[in-house]
Amino acid sequence: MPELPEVETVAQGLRRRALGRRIASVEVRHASVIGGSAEEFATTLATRKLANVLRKGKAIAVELTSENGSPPRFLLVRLGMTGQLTVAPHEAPIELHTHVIMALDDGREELRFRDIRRFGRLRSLTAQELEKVFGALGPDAQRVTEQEFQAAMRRRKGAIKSWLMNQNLVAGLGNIYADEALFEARIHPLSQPGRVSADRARLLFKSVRKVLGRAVNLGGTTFSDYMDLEGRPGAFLNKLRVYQHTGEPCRRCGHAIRRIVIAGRSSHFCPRCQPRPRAVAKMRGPRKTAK
DNA sequence: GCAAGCCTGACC
DNA sequence: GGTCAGGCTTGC
Repeated sequence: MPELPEVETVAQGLRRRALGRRIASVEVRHASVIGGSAEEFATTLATRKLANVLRKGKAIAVELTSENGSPPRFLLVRLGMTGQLTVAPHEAPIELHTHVIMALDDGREELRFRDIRRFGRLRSLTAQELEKVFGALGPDAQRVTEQEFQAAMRRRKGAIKSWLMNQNLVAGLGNIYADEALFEARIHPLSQPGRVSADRARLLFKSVRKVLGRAVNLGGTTFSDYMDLEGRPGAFLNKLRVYQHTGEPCRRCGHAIRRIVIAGRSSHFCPRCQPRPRAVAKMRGPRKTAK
């Protein structure tokens, strides 16, 4: 499940393996993964050079320059849940669910986009369009300042777990790292952001940084599908403390990890280390979403 | 039947 | 405007 650390790892792979290379041709095998027209996607990207790799939250934008002096375009990559970007030799067998193939340079290597569940998207954007997409996202979770972070929490109601996952406020966290950061900061996932003390908010800010930084260093988390550009899994899986550890003893206190559903997403936490705030206790427990 | 990111749309 | 449910998609 690509969140910031997995997406950053892919971005680093792109910088290492694809920067400076030219897209010789673009083949769209399954048009539904292209936001907009597949023909336009292919024609606007072909013959351009990969000049720069940007990332904000879970979105990657590759700046593509043209030799004829026309304005740059941006390849926006959203991996969704199961999206994979790989550089492969032309003769490597094309795996099932490979939706887009971009031949690089002389065509001996290709940049391939594969996505089993097709929640991911590739788009070809102008600079203005990219600005709009990036502008809608909150500050990147690795670059957000403590002041911005705390300001974004102010007066917010609802569960802090949902707040952490809202990309318009702080961009980059998904279900895994939201649970891990809340555990690290000892905050109950149903706490209201606006009611968390300044000290605790500061701790959460630091925990987000800490968890993401460690995960980036280990190349992210791989459950099943996530792979980096070279096809390697991430190594953060066995560093997870609460995510998908329901019923197992907490690594800090030994109490069994609990799982509840918040806004349709499973949330894992230690009931002892992350005590329920009083305001939430009045609500008679987590709202169970009928499934 | 369930997981997930992201978008749309309904509700207050 | 904020908050949340629903739907997309496929493999287990």
